[in-house]
Amino acid sequence: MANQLNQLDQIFAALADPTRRAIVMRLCAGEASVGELADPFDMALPSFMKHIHVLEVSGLVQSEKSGRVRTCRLSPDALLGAEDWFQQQRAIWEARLDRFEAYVMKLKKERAGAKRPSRTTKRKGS
Amino acid sequence: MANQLNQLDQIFAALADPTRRAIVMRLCAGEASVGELADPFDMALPSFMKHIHVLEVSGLVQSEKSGRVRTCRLSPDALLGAEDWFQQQRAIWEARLDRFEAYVMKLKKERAGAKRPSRTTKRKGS
DNA sequence: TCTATAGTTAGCTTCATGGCTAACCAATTG
DNA sequence: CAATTGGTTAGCCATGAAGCTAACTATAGA
Repeated sequence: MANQLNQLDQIFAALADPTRRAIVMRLCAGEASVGELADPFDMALPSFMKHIHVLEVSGLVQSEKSGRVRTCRLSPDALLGAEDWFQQQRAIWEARLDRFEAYVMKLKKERAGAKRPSRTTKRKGS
Repeated sequence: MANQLNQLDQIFAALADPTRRAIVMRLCAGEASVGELADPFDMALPSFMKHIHVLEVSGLVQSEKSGRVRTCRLSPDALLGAEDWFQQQRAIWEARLDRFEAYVMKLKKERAGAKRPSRTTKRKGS
């Protein structure tokens, strides 16, 4: 569980780098070798490999070596885990907005009630 | 546009830290002063303020000072921006899965057609 | 077997991050 | 006005991240 949270640290940290986001985007379209992945980047291979390693440690990417070529693939579960975090926050945020709106509505009603001698009966809004 | 991408860098980097994620989660529930936000953390104020600053630069949080108290609130747009990134990746991923599945289906059909005269229909496993 | 290819390891720089203390405003409050 | 509170600025330190080169391993191909 604390492990899970730590995983979130690593996933977000991994995605904070544009090179690594590009790798993830590339892998969304299908698996690829390290060489293929590295090709578009103007970067020494060892530097590039560090990015791959960060992605693997975060759990976003898995790889396996066969012969002398290492093939990388996306592991979609980790991506979903991070997406979940956003959805949870959004849910809390939206619940708050609902409460806020309800509060504003109540204020409005009270104010209206206090100011005027209730000329017409107020209906509840939406 | 490149600006937007840079924004993503900063948003993910901001969320990579558990303290800052906790701040964001706290702010989902409503605005708060720096002091209130800092209270649960065993950390010197200047250190804490750095986190607030990172969140502000990323666009996740806005704040305004009135009197001697600074009030922070979440700016949900930035959160949504990051969430969008995930959804786009997922869309690409799922499209690929669909293509892959279609490919496997085609293979199966060809193989079945070639090997056997189609004895029983296979049920989908779980 | 020799050579070229695909990664890997080791080690080095440079800069960013996350933490601290100490000293410093500037509003409130007594 | 004096003291407290809430935040800010400045500056220091340790660690880690991102890049590089050089040298190495191990497989594939000629």
